[in-house]
Amino acid sequence: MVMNSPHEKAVQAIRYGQRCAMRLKMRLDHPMADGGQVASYDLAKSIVESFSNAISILSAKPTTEDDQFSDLSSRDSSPSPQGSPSKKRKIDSTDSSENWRDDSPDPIYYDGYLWRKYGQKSIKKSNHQRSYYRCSYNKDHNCGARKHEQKIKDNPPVYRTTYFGHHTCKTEHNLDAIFIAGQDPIDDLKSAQMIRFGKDLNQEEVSYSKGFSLSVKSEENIIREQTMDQYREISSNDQDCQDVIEEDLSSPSGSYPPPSSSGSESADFNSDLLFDNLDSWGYDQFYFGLP
DNA sequence: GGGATTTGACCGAA
DNA sequence: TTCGGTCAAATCCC
Repeated sequence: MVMNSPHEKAVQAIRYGQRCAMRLKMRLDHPMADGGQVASYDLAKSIVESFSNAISILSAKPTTEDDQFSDLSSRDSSPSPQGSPSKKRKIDSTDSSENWRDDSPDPIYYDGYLWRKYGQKSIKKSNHQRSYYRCSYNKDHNCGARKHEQKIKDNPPVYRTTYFGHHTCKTEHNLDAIFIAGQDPIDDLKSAQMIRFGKDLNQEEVSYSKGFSLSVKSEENIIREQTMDQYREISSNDQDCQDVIEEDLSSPSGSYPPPSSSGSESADFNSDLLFDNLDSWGYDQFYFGLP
């Protein structure tokens, strides 16, 4: 399957920027974690360039895909009624309630929402099990969002996450506002929690804020561990932001070596490798609509 | 102890 | 009858 549409490249650029941003955050949190091999300024530069690339790609050729992606809630079915759980099969490959799916080389640990796993099944036509998740605020906020995650390819590993329903929980709005503002979601949530405590002592609000903060903290730890793992991998494999930065500085033409030097996921850190060799990866990112 | 995950059972659609 | 989505008790983990 070919994966070279402008939208897909833009997504890859944004993800690359996100990883560099996480690394920069790690640098700020733990200045000695990576031995100071990459200057913070260069990391910030890579982040800016990644997002600029994404903006350029999307601005050059706007597509209806973006509308489909951004308007998640408009295409879904109604969430399952709270308090009337049904075990009937609701979803299959032709069900129009499927919002969108994302194929990724990694399981998606953090996508802006908090999920609780509620089941796992072996799928007849697949060698791998499928995991079922629902929004952590399914009960508290009558949120009908769900997702499935399943490994669909071994080599290279590809995980398919399929989303259903849409988030009606407050968490979504909180996170959206925070991310749009471009601020640290964790720090900001702490602030939001304090404001909420001082502003309104409604019991539900208090318990919700506390639980959300703790859950997000857990997510942050996951990301932190992932990033630390990436540091270790980066240190041994030579494919990371450092490569991009060094190549960028030494090669005005911006040409990079072929991906054959690394078959690992650390190639994610080289944006031009991403753009030039997305097809060879065979990752099908962001299907919109159904086959 | 409380929340999250695992896993076998149940159920309904195909 | 098979398959897969969900439930809920058991278990794990912090």
